[in-house]
Amino acid sequence: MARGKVQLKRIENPVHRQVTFCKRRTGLLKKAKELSVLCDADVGVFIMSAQGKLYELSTKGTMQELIERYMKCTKTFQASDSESTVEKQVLECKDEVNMMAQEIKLLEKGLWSILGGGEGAMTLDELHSLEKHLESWIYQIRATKMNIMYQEIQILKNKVSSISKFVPFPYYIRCLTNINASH
Amino acid sequence: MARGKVQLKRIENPVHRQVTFCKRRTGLLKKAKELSVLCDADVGVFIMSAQGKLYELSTKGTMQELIERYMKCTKTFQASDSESTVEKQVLECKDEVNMMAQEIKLLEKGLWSILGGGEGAMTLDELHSLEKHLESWIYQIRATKMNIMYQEIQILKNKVSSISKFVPFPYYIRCLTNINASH
DNA sequence: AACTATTTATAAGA
DNA sequence: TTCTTATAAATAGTT
Repeated sequence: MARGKVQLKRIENPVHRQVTFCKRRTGLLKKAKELSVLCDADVGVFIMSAQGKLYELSTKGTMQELIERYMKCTKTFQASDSESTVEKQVLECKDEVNMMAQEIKLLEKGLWSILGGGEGAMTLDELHSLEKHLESWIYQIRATKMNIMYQEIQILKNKVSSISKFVPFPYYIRCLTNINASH
Repeated sequence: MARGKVQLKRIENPVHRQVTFCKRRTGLLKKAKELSVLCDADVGVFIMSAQGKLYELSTKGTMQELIERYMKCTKTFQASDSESTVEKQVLECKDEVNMMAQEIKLLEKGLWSILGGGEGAMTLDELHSLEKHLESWIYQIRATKMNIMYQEIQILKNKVSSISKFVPFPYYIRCLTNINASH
């Protein structure tokens, strides 16, 4: 706009381009601020350079707040999109949680009926009986766990003893002995 | 900027202000586009008039996409906010779903092992989890029992106090007294 | 970063 | 809003 018209296309010379970027960026932000003040408008500008650097101006509050206001202005077709993207996802998730909670209750009920209780409302006696069943089940589970652990310990012991055949008893002592012998 | 300097302050004459708004708004958007093209930058501009009308320009894609890119650029303190708002919620929800799914599997397996008599092919970890589940179930059952018993005690106490109106204080003593007296 | 010849933007008027 | 036009501002090319 001075000493020569300018083609409206990317400036190929990188130095030239960078200089112009700096000048016009400043100019744009200045113009934005002027528009805001003179005409009582709120203006947000952000400029991302090809190098990924960010320059911004928000004439009222933070850019975040201004963007939120912008969002509200465009919510007509934005809200539906936003909801389908995230809030809907959360709702679906919560539905799933509820369904699974019901399934768990159902399974508990099924277990209970197997364990000897009746169905429907639980009386004190029924609850007591259920408690005893669960206690005995836990007892069995603990016994089973013990068994498994015992077996695993045996297996590990066997491994250890089979290894010790290749690295016989006083291994570290022999090392020490050899060192002593070499001196 | 022509035919007279302009003070950098709100134009009080509404007509004048509106005209200037229109002109400068156009100019700002034009400048933004030029900067974008000449310097290979991405620019977003939005202008909200005092009347709430919105004017915008995004030089690449939609304004939404550009704002998202802007958010990523400023994610240093923005990402945490965004995540805690929504994505985190979704993740937490999905975690919950996964945990419940595991619990369901566990209960199904436990049920199966009961029906089949033995513990089947449950691993040590599975048995441990099942045990914990049953323990918490027992805990709930005990709480329920406590509640019921407390209520029953209250009812009994009420009955006792209402009976004591008709059978005043030292009833058994009077009985004893009578017996003693008869002898 | 400064300078300045020009172009561009735009204030005021119609 | 739009056009015109005088003038202020912005800025391309140069130093």
